[in-house]
Amino acid sequence: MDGRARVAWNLRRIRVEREVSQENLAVDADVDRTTISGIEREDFNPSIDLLDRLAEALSIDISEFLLPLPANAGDLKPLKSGRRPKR
Amino acid sequence: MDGRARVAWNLRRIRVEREVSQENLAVDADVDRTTISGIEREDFNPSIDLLDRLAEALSIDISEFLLPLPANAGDLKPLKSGRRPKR
DNA sequence: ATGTGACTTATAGTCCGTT
DNA sequence: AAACGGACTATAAGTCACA
Repeated sequence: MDGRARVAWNLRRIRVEREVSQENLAVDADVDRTTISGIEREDFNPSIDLLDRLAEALSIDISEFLLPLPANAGDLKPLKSGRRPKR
Repeated sequence: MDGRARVAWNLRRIRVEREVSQENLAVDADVDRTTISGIEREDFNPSIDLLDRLAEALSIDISEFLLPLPANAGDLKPLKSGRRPKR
């Protein structure tokens, strides 16, 4: 069971849907941009308080971060402008 | 949005439903007992990895910890030995 | 069985960068 | 725009004690 992967994927999914950059989200949520990057790359192990701030900045419920990953999550992961993961 | 309160309440609710002590849960999840106590009292700000371990020990999905609090959560909060206040 | 305090250690999270 | 590194500082989390 990997909550960290769920948070990483859902955060990136929602953030990209809203077309907001890591930097802008960082400002809105009052966190450092490297923290957002780290969470999305599953490098960081975020706290509940931090997820709260991100949820508020994105106007979502905090539970959205824990939605289960779809089976094809790996394909969608690094989704910014057109660039796909090499596979 | 208080994710910390949600986690606190849901953890205590589920743990008491299962009739498992903080101590036993601490052993099962390989965390310190005072950490569980702190989370349930909203004193600690737990990380996702920690919630993962607790969820696994309780055989629940991690998202259970973020279920919204019912309106009467305050009434149920300090439940001792499984007994609910009568209201 | 739980709450809480003091104290230590590990790491989350920040701030500065470069690629 | 985002990945990633180094060097910090704040705090999550562990250990031990006692009410």
